[in-house]
Amino acid sequence: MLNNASKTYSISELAEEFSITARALRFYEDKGLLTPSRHGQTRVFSAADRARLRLVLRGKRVGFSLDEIREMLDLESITSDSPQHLGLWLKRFRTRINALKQQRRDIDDAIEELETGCAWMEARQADLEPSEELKSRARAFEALSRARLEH
Amino acid sequence: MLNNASKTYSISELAEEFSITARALRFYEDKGLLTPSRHGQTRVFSAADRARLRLVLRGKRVGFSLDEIREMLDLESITSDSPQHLGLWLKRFRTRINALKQQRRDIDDAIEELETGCAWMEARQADLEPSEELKSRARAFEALSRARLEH
DNA sequence: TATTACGTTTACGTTAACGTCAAGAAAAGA
DNA sequence: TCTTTTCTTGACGTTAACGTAAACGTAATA
Repeated sequence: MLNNASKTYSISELAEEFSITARALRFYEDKGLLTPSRHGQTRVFSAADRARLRLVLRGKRVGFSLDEIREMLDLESITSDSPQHLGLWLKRFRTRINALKQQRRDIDDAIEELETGCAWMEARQADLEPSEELKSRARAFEALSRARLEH
Repeated sequence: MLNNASKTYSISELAEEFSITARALRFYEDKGLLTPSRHGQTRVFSAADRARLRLVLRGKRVGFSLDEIREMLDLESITSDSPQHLGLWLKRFRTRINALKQQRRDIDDAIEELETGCAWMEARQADLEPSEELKSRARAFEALSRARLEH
């Protein structure tokens, strides 16, 4: 515990580091996601707060709502909960995992399609004049994407 | 073109098939994402409309807004556009791709964490009585997750 | 001392993506 | 023909995640 665990951060420091606004940080506190201590009236964020924030933002990126994120962060509540509650959480976790896996497949598909689009645009950009040959290539691309639409 | 390309769908058929509401479908039309033909006043969706809808929903799943999805679906407009506009779209595609790749990494991390959580809960569920040994395991888990919080 | 920077709370505004009536037309089955 | 179902077009309501503005306190700096 001799590391930088005792370092503290102001609201604007954290805001800049994570490219969010101070308003968002205050909002997260209102929602119970963060609980920074106070020096007088001013918020003081610890290293733990910063770590929680990192998890919050990652949760957001993968599509969790702030409410869901808060619930997941409160793993302590699971630790001391009833077996029924435990089973409920297990189900929710599994559901989440499946949704995430589906999302990953969708993302892979989307990336592929976007890269196809990029390649096509680059090829088109390489030529300066829109020749007839290009127009036929364009038509080919359209046919391709149309083909992909079916099925 | 002898396939089922001529099959048509009612609004509720499509709604049920994709587990969305008729309201959503009308909304997508308002937004210019779908353009079903009409039989009198009633909407008639073609196979192409259905295919576009599939793409819309996939776009949604990976985090695109409806506006973005509509722009991407209108690839025709790119086909006949200026080189500057082409470059703009190229940039936007690349930005999207990077965002998607980051999102993929986040999802992988999230899945891992959730699966760790599942494993822990299952292990805990296996025992009926919360023994002392379990409590120590719980503490170990907490320490572990705390450790992961740092850095 | 005056200004600038940074912080606070309170509260109303905004956008996206629909939900939810209301009120009526049209088609399908009994 | 009567009834039920499915469809239509408004139009207002809702939720999440902040944005934005007001009005003020405090602290460092010129």
